[in-house]
Amino acid sequence: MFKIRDFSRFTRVTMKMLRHYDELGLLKPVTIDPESGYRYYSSDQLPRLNRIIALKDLGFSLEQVGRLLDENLSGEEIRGMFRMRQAEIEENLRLEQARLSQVDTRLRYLEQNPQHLNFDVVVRDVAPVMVASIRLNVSNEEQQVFRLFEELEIYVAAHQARAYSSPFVIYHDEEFKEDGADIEVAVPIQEWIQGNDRITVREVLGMPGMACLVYTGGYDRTDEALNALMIWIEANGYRSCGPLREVFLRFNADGAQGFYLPKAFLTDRKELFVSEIQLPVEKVQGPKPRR
Amino acid sequence: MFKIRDFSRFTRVTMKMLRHYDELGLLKPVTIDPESGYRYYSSDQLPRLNRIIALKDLGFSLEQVGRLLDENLSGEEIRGMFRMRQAEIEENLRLEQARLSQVDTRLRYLEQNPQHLNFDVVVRDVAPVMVASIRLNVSNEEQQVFRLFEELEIYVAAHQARAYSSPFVIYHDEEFKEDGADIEVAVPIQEWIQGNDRITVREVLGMPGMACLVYTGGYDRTDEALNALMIWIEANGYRSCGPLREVFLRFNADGAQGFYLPKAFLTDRKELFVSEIQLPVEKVQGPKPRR
DNA sequence: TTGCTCCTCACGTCACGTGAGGTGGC
DNA sequence: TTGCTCCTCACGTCACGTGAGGTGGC
Repeated sequence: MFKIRDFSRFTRVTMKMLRHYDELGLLKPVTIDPESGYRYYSSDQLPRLNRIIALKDLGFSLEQVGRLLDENLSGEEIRGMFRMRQAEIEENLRLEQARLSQVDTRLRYLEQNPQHLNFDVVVRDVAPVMVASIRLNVSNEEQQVFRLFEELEIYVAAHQARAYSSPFVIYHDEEFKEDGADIEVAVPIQEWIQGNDRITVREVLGMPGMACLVYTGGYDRTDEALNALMIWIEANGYRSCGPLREVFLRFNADGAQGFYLPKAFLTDRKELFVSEIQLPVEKVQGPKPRR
Repeated sequence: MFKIRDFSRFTRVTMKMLRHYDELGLLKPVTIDPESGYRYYSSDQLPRLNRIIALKDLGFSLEQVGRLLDENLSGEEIRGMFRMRQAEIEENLRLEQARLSQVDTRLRYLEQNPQHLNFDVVVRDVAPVMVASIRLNVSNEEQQVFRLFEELEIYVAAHQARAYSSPFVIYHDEEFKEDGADIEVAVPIQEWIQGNDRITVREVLGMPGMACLVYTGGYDRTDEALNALMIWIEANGYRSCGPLREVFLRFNADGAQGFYLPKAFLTDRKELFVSEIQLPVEKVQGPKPRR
């Protein structure tokens, strides 16, 4: 049996961690001296400790680790989880890389003088439109939005109801939340059709006075467009009064306005994409704020 | 000017984060209504907020972000930091990947029955030896140990003092610490030579009764060897009484016992490496603990 | 006996999230 | 006026790290 210091030294786990795992019930010492409270560990506990460290390293919380240990999984099952988890982690790494190169964009374009962004903002009325839509909370926006559009286009095509105008997204959140956005993905239709448990058919209200801004490029350019829109709103004495929409005007790799979204939507030549953000605005009452 | 909710919505930064950055002094609203305490933000603040988010996304703490903003770096400088940071992150990802594949090893070998590990432990006396050594705290063990060995071998070779026995590492830590190990990297020499401000020349004491265990493979096998050693110690009624040593018996890619470490030490054919861990032990007094 | 090892609180970390409870704004 | 927006505490999160202050072990 080992006192905590040696057990720590040989397993490369800090003493504090061992005490913490004891406290959580993850790894109880085989013996605790009732007089002194000293913890004694045995080499019999190495497999369990190794499992704990391995699962923790895979990114599970200690609570999850505890549950996994309780389920008494076979080594094969754990290694299956390991492989799943590894795939997840690799996916995250790819996203991370993408996010990082966005950081570069952000610095290059937004940092010094956003005035150079050459966006034209116009205020115009937007007509009401009948749509088939799905509204839900999404976390990984771009990917999920793509799948939802696909689902809607297939459904609408099956009913031969597609209207000849662009699909769009409504951002219903009134503020930004880290853990996912309340999004409605909408495809215009010509006439009323039956919805189902996922798909709602409804009329999206028209809006008098939407500030509209067309921009080119992929999803990562949306932030820039939004910044430009903010500058315009402030400079012209408006304020927002409703949810933001993002209209996908051109999104096929070949530059045609397609109604079915190929994979190319996500991967190929995003610089050809054309989108428009639309924000309901109203004039600020009273004197325009001084600058 | 924007109230906090709209500013949050358009910048994709939560309201709580904006309040937090205000509190830290990272991003003060341009105006705070003295009556209501309402925060008002301007689009003039977008460049600063974009910088904050970009730097945060690069992995800097908010305190560091604050300092970086105060230094009023040019966009070019920040992008230079960005590239450095990206290289760092990529390095971390590689380490992460390596660690992950170790997890698989850990599960495969250590999890169910460590008894199958076919290590032979012998207790023997280890003679004293004169060495040139460097002792310091290292965090990234494998990499740093390699460089230290290289430095020592070059120094010793310049003095033509190399003894014909294997280099080794002494782990002086009595417990494990996350943030770096107190390590002494030692190269045996034939006779006393002058040290310098980094390199100490000293005699490493001999040890009566060291439990020794030879194993093959790279650094990632050390944990396995240590586990096997723990099992042996417990089963045979010993206990440790001194710092652990790790002796590098064979570490060149060609299988020769070289005194200069090529890059191959780190990358090539680690399965050919042979090492020995040595731990001073003593018999436990009194009755052997029952199992 | 002395110092050494181990113990148990208790608080700190970091960047916010999550209510509670309250007031100004339109 | 009513509800709505925003406010300020204050505590929680997660996996420990870091002392403070104290006792058993050899």
